[in-house]
Amino acid sequence: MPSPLEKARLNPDSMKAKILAVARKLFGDYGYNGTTTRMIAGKVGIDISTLYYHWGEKQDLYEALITDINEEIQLEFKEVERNVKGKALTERLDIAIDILTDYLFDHPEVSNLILNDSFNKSKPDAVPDIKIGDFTSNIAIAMDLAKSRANVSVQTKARILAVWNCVLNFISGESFFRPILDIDRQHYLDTIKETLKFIIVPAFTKEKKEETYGIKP
Amino acid sequence: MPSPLEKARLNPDSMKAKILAVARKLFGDYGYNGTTTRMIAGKVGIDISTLYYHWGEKQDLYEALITDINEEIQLEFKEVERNVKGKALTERLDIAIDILTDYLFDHPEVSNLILNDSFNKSKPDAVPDIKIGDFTSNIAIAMDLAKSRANVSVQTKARILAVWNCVLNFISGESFFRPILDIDRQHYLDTIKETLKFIIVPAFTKEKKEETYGIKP
DNA sequence: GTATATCTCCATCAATTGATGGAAACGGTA
DNA sequence: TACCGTTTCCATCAATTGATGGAGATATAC
Repeated sequence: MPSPLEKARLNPDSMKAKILAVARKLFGDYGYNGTTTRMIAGKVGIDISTLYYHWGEKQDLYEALITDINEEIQLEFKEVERNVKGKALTERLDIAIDILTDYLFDHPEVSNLILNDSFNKSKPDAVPDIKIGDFTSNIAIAMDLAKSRANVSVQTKARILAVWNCVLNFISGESFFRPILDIDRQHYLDTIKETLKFIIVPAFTKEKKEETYGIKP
Repeated sequence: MPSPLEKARLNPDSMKAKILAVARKLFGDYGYNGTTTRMIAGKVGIDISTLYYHWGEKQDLYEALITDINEEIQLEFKEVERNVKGKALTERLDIAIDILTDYLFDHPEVSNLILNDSFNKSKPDAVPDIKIGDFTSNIAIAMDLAKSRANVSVQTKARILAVWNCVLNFISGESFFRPILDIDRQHYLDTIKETLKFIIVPAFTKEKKEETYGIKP
């Protein structure tokens, strides 16, 4: 028996799916408390009770949405894993940055939701977190920055989190950063990638060398 | 004649100042929409109309708070400028990271407010932004990453923003990241600084060299 | 065509929230 | 003490918001 979420995913034209899609955007833009069920229903073009009919409480809808995004991200990380397999470290980093940045650039609400979710107490306690933490070690393995899942150093984890959040910030903060940089959207995407690679690659490759030569713990 | 804000700053024991301090924390924790005037008044231990008596509308209070933080950050950047003057690039970066990280670590609500302010539409339009953009070029000059304020390249600006946001994320996301890293608070602060330096220093010093040798645009 | 299940909307509720008027308390001054 | 400006609280309002019951509408099966 398919879960409500699976049902919504099976048929993107269904009312459930439409509501979910609009909810993603709005919760992303305005946060949990800044988004009302009336806003969502209004944008979908339905009555508020139709929304409640399909999704129940506001909290339930939000939870479904977080679960949805969790799964989406997991898929994206697997995509990265597939693509970096067997490549050299520098190339692996390049590929990872490209894939994740492209994905988030196409789904900016994901960045918004993750940032709101992580840095904010303004949602009901019962709501599940976006499970970035779980992925950190996986990425370390995929990037070949650690030998085993249990042996990922605090340093490595911190570096991965730093990079990951850099991407999120650039995506979520586009409307904020782009005027500062004064460039168009495509140029902005290129600049993000370039910046990330420029900052990340030397750091991680340096680390790698030092580890190899046993200079650094 | 002192502005309302200056009055509040002059006497930290005044009711105005107390309200402002509590409001900073709460708006930082719960965002603009997640914070009610009753929450603020309640935490200060006063009636809600006392709050309105001192600060007027909720929006006015929030504006005062943003202005307050803008000024505070400006002072902090000047502090950085004073301390890096005449030092070598690597040392300048180290010092800047130390000062800013320490400041934000002691005032986590500042990070929260900046992130909420930048990445979120969930506040009234009339409210002024936190003016990070203005500072970007100044930092570039202070760090000697550019010759003149008008000549800061997009790349350099983007890198500064990336670093700046890394710091903000680590501070605002402490409750999120620290469990992942599984370390205590002091260790966390050290790890943040180390991570930032490890990532940032090679990148910027590499850039510097390339610029010097004319390899990179 | 009729019955049944699914879906949508209208009307309405209770709770919360931003905001205000006015009465009481407080503090200094003559 | 009487006076007056300042500060605080109580009572209350209107608007918004999450949520629901029930009446229609729509579609599907027989």
